[in-house]
Amino acid sequence: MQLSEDTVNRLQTCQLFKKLDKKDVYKLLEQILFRKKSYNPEQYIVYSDDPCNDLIILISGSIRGEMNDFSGKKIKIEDIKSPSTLASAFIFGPENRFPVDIITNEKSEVIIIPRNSLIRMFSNNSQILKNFLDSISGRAQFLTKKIRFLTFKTIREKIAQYLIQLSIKQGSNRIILPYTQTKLADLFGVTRPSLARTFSEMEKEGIIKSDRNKIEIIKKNKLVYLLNE
Amino acid sequence: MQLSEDTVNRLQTCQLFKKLDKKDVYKLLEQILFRKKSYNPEQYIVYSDDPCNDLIILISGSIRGEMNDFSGKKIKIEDIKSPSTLASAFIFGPENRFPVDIITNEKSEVIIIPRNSLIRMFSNNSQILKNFLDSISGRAQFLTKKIRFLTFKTIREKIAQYLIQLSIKQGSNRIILPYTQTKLADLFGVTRPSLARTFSEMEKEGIIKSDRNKIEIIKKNKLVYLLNE
DNA sequence: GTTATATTGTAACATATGTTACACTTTTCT
DNA sequence: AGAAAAGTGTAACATATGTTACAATATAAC
Repeated sequence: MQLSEDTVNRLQTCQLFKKLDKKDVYKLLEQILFRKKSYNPEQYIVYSDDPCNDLIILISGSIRGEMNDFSGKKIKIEDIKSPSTLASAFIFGPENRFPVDIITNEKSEVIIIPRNSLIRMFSNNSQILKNFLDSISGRAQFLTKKIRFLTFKTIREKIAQYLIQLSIKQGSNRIILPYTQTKLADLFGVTRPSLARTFSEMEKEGIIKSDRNKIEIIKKNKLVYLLNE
Repeated sequence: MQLSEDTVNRLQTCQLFKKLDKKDVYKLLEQILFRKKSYNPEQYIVYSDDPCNDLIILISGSIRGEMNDFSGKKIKIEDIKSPSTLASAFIFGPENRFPVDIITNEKSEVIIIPRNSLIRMFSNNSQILKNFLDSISGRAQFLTKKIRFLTFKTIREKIAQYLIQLSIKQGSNRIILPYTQTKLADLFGVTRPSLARTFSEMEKEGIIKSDRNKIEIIKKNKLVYLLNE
């Protein structure tokens, strides 16, 4: 496939090509086969358990990873914006399957690099191998955090950890929740009324003050305490 | 450190050195620095969140990975026997931390290879790079399975999946549970009395027949149904 | 074989979450 | 601006699990 300036620019911003200059990116890409694909919003890029033989690089738009739990309810694993590599940790091995459904949130474009081409790239440039290994460890850390989150027993714990995380990220005790309650409930794997109830209880106990998607943390030490009891 | 015949034999049985003959293993190991360490039973090899800069290869004995949930209860993630590599997916990246406590079940020995030595090995032999990438994808699949298991809402679902898995593994509907109820409860992240109660209920409903660690699956279709409702 | 320890079975009660329903408020669309 | 759709708040009731306790049984140690 024909290499466009635009594609190379986009790929170069991707962590996989970090520390490589444009000439090197060009050279690497000329030596391999890859495809480009476009998607409309709410389209499935891959289905959970499909064979995973290619590296998928999201070069524009955004996607979300979702897992169906066994009662059929969707659990959103994460939203990912471009530029990003998808499912990088899953490509190798004899039992390589996509771990989640990947669905576009908006119009999106991906570059698909077959496994063998990827291996050839590693042989030709050790920086890209290092970048790839870095990204895999990042994903492993993410999966572990997800596991740790899922070990929370109560909705209260989940909210506590989430609010603390958001306050660090937003640099304030006044937080704007980035999702509707319904979406947040999906993320937490709980029901929306139960989530609302727990927020309400925490407000009654003076831990937070809440008004729809605006939350103020009043007793931060109590939130931290909830994480360690 | 001095290379012993025994060490090389042991390492060679490890998946990381698969398809390499002994001469190649010798050559690779001669070019890097590594350490050997011994542990008694119930010793901590590493603690969760410690920096993870080395590849640890278990060459004898067995270990378990454990995660503390936020009520202080231990969740056992898995038992691992030798020969195995530990935490291979976590070594790279800027935020590389061990994801779990690693504790010996019995007398054990490990080989520790620093990250830089590992990278040198990858440059010198592409088969070992391929083996390493295979093992990382295997670990990612494992972590995803763990996440999927943790999305089970009820003890009943967890038992159903576990029994089906065991019956496949043991090739029979008459199963011997490999753990005590207490250990199994730790693995499932639930309390022992609740686990026992659910087993008892499933027996009362005629789904299984149980006598301590001996379980017979009576209505397998009902078990499968529990996984899909 | 006997004793000590660990494991299992079970019950009563407490707690957290799910389910269903509906009213109210906010946002989106025309 | 008005209507429709989406999001939020809350209540009553049902369900699953946790907690605590203790008796019975099995296993390990001497």
